[in-house]
Amino acid sequence: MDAVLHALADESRRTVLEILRDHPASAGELAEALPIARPGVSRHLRVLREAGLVDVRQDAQRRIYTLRPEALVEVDEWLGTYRLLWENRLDALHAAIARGKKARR
Amino acid sequence: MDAVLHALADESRRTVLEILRDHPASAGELAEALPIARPGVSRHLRVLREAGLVDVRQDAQRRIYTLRPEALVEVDEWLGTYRLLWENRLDALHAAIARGKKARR
DNA sequence: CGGGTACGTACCCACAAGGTTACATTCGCA
DNA sequence: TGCGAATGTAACCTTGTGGGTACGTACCCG
Repeated sequence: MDAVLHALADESRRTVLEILRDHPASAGELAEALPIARPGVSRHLRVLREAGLVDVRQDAQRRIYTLRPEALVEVDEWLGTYRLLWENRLDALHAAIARGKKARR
Repeated sequence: MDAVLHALADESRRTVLEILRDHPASAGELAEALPIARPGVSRHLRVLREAGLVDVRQDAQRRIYTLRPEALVEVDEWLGTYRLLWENRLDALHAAIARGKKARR
């Protein structure tokens, strides 16, 4: 969880994920699509790999990266502990609106 | 979204949120509960405030901080774009298991 | 077995982040 | 009004992070 959130804090890394969400890609393709040079991308991928957000598969000289969205389940579950809170708050808001309408009749 | 994820990347700040999830608290209380000194906590709170994760209310000299889980909705929505992916994957897994059972009959 | 290709890593530099101490500010109260 | 309490901010230092360049290393192909 810590590693995942840390990995997501950087926008470039999130962009990598968004590319991989559409299709697997090699390190080189990712580097082309990003504003940073290849070595930087390699380091981003290393972080994502260690956070469990991507998988690598070797194809000759190329390394094909694929998304591994299971890791995001952790974040999803963590958010779950707050989801109840904001749902309650929205319910309260709806109730307040309903009371307001009623009062205006 | 960027600001929120960045704010969440630090563990101390997440701990602040976890305290506030249970009850509102003053800056001093939070500092006592954390391993860092008050000025550090103040800066953490500033980040959380600017990310929209907490609200402040002034009570005499004290500032009472309360959770504002609405901001986490952003993260929740962003995760939603990946939820479909991992649900499909889980479905595929379940299907594979079902096929396995069938084959073993 | 060379040569080109696709990556990753080591090294270096600049900057941002996080912590602490010292100081300024605001508020309640005698 | 003067004092203590609660908090935020400024200045400073240390460490971590992100980016680039240079280099090492597999791998295919002729």
